[in-house]
Amino acid sequence: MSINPKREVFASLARVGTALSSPTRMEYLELLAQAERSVEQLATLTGTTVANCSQHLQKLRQAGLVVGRKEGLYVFYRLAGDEVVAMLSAMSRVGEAYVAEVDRIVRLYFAHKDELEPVPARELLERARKGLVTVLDVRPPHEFAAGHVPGAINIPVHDLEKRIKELPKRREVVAYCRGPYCLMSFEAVQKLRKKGLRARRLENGLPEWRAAGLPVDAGG
Amino acid sequence: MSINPKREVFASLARVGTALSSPTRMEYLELLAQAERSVEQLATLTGTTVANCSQHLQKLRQAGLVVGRKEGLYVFYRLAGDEVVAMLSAMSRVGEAYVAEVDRIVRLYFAHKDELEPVPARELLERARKGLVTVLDVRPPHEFAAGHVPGAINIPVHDLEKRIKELPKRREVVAYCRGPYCLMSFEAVQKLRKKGLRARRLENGLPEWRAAGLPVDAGG
DNA sequence: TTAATATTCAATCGATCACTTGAATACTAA
DNA sequence: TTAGTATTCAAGTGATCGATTGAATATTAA
Repeated sequence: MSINPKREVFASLARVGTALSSPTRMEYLELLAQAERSVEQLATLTGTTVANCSQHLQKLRQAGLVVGRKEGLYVFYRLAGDEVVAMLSAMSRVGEAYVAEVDRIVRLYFAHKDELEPVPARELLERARKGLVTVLDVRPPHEFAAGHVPGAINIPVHDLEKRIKELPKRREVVAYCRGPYCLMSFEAVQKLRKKGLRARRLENGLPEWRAAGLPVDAGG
Repeated sequence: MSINPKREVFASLARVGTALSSPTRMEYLELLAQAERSVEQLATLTGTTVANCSQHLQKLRQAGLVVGRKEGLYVFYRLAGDEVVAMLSAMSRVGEAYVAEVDRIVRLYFAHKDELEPVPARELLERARKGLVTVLDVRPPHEFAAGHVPGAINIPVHDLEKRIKELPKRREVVAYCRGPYCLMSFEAVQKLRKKGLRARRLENGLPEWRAAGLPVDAGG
């Protein structure tokens, strides 16, 4: 059949690469890493047409990165597994290390990344178990319900000001969101500090937390 | 300047994805992970024309995955860093887990992967330090010289039969090559066993060994 | 300076890609 | 069955990609 199995494997892996070669699809993957979504939901969230979204999803499916589940009229897509999150993280590390453009944007818009003293995942787990911090999930409720850090409180970042009383005043707050390129936890920390609370960011979002094998609760 | 930094980052990461969307470039990356190479060397090793090879290399360079070093008439390219190897490993894990085609090929041609009882890297490091195994690098001498497992013996797989006497008879041999999709160490183990030696494979190649932070010797 | 060599550039062609548009399919509820 | 909705399919367009070819550039040696 084949003379060179290595090249066959590379051909298949190149299809995975092709799936990762579109900014739109990267955004889909970030969203699907939070929770499963129907085609229309994804299209609405990203501002694309349904037909175009469907086509992108099929490319991702053919590459093995997402799987679909049909339920009645709807088809719900989700990431194939945590390995996909790990792969995206590895791509991010390459980008931040070697792509000048990525470094530039991160320095410009995520400058607070270091200033805000991000909390490593395992450190947060320990301190949360000891009751030393309040864990705050600032994503939309649907994504919170699909999986969140055990014990976390869900207040979407846009509701934060009016619902800030729900947070204990003295304990430090650690906020997290969708991932390293999601601005919601940055905004949240700024708002919390402005109100006089001690607040920091989790170093990454929930998908990376889950991919690291840390505990995740669902529902709520 | 920009309204959505996330999309800008994804746009840059998509360029990395584009660089990974060609089987030819995947092969270049595997070779450059072993040792730096000139354009012509790479072209010869992969059977492409020099002009085509040069164009591919520039795509890889624009994506930040490789860097070039000019020396006289030659330009030597190499991987930008170990993060690139980690990223390729993450892609391989996704492929093996979720792409049926990859799984099929691996089962078909690398079926011995489990039968040959691959040795984990850290286990090899320990056993080599205790002098319990002979470490055998079956790659071409140029790649061996650019970096190898400390204490390894270099016998290219094609010379193995006639140089087999160079190996201690009683000690188990652990062979390694370029990486998980390189057949050389599989061949080597088969040849060694046919000659009555105890032989196994290292689970991965030298690039993964180096990326894991394990010690590497050069020269020789 | 001249000749030789390694690499890159530029122009070209066929194939694929992203996106749009409009129709077809699959499923649900009345 | 019929109407309504979510998704997919199919065709078309402009853009990009991979590879080829031939010329241009940069460096070295005579």
